[in-house]
Amino acid sequence: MKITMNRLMLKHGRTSKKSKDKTIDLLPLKNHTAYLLRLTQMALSDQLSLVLRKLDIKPMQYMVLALIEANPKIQQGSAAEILGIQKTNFVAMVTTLSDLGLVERKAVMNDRRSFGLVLTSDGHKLYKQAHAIVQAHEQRLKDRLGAEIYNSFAQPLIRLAFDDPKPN
Amino acid sequence: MKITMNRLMLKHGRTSKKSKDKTIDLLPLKNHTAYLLRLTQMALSDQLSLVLRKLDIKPMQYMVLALIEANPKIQQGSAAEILGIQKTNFVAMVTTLSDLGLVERKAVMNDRRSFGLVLTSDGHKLYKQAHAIVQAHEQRLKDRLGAEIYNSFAQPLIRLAFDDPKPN
DNA sequence: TATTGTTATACTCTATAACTATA
DNA sequence: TATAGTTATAGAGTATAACAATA
Repeated sequence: MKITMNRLMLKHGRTSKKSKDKTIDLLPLKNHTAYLLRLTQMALSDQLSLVLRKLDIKPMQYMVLALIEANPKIQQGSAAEILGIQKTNFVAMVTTLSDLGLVERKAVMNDRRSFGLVLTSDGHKLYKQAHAIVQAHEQRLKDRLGAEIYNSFAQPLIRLAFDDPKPN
Repeated sequence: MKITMNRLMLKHGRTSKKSKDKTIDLLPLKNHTAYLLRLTQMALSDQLSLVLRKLDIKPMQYMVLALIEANPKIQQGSAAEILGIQKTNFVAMVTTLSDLGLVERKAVMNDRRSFGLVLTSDGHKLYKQAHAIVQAHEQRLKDRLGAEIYNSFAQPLIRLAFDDPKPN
């Protein structure tokens, strides 16, 4: 996104009885996790795009490299699933990374339909550089929030992302 | 998204020395806030879409209604900015809601370029219904996470969404 | 000159159906 | 029959430039 939230007067708390300013009441939105997640995700992904642009890769491409690095020969479909991309849309992504010489589709034993994804040596090199950048970015987040809050922050995200919700 | 994370064997912790299972190591991704935010946002927005489908509105449309409800006569551009949508893409959105008879563009004093957005009576009615649904959904999140975690969860999101990051 | 809303347009991301080759 | 990967395609969502009306 390319939106600057700077010039707006935002009212982050309850309306004070006396205030007659023309600030904007965000409370009804801030009570909605979906809204907060949206804005936060947009902000962080923009920041990541920015720092990764030095290496000419996008945040999502970095995620692919990171996943393959930790799981050599991972199946393409599994990788897509974990990254929250449909396998059908993941094909082009892998092909691009393959064309860039970063990822390789390796044949695998006992199943000639599928293959395992691995990093090339260039892929490893680029991943290391990218990882350093992303880690530094992550550290800045930690500094902004404070270690304690930062640490307690990941837990609910993981729960919400991976645990199935109870049906209504 | 339409991705089921069910059949995958995911390894959420550190690799145990002995384990030779074929589960997938998520650690490198789970250490990245951007990845967690992505998956969480996708999951919650899917759930919201589902419950709001009864009323034939999308999560983003609900957000628009909620913002206008709390800020009658809000400027179109400000609303777009707060919602994380560019003003140019917000035009069609407001027009749709206007065509549905939920939102109205009201002329405003002293500036004939802009106008204020308000809810129609139908808009108010629909908002109330939607709000009840969304609140119930929010309550389910709270139940899943526990009140304490839920409450401490919003704070860092707000910081990350609204505070400007320090430049690198 | 700057700002508000707008149009047109291109680009990226995501969703759906149908195919192939293997199992 | 079912699964892994693929293709083609349509539909959202997002980004950029340029414009008219007004400040």
